[in-house]
Amino acid sequence: MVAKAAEGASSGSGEKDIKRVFYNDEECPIRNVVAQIGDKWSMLLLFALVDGPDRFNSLKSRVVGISQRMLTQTLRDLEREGYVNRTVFPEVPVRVEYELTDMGRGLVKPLYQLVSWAEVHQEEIESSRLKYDQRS
Amino acid sequence: MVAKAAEGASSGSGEKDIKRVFYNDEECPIRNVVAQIGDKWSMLLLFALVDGPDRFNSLKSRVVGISQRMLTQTLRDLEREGYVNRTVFPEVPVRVEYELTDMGRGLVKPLYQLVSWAEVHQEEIESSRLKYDQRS
DNA sequence: CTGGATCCTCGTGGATACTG
DNA sequence: CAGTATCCACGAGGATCCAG
Repeated sequence: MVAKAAEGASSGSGEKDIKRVFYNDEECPIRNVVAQIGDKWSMLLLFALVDGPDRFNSLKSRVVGISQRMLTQTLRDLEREGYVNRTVFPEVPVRVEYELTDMGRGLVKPLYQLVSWAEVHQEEIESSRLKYDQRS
Repeated sequence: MVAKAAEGASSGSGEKDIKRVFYNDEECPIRNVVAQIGDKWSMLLLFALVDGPDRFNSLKSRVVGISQRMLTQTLRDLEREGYVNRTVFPEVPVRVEYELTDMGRGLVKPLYQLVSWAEVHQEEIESSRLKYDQRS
């Protein structure tokens, strides 16, 4: 179940017009999903780590445009949620590797479905945008 | 293919260490996905419209917390991308209905997979957060 | 090399008032 | 009813410097 159900607000009270209501609290799984992977960098880092464990500066190079600050912060968040493991190798200089957890790999699967869908429909979306902008 | 591929930056030059690079441009489908449905309201509105066509104020009631401004703006965006149709009925007072397009319904499917996954793993995530916060 | 701390900018988005 | 217009607060996030 995605959200609590409620009858349509109108007077009809028909059984067919059931429309869900999406509440403001943290129990709404959709809001949780958006909060977790809707930010600018989380999805990119998850996909980057699909290719195998990687280090801080390598990730910084591969995810073009991310700043040190946001890389640190996003990796910490992903680690906190349980999607990423952080391992420190006490060498000199110190080496730190990040890798997907099993749960992280599980999350990537539906994400990949989403991205694949988007790739397939990219042209269709582009043409829809053009049509919308033309009739301004 | 999700992103252009490149060899690992290190000296290894082994064939197995191929890691993708995620560029900054608009051609990166992951960044496109985040830009389209990563904002605070798009996913909620798409799921709300799964239950059938709905009107402006009804959507405003069902998506708890959204402001007029963001409802208008997000619906416009979704219409521009081609996920939502907007129909004006010239009655008095005027009635406007929003409904998913075929493409919108197509997008909801992978989104639903994602939300379902999140629902299943919600407890696991919560416990991971607790563990992380304890060892501060 | 891997960050932590600080400052500052800029866009998101909420509140409110007004219109067709 | 379904928006548009305006103002403004807040936080995401970039730049920079510093530390282990």
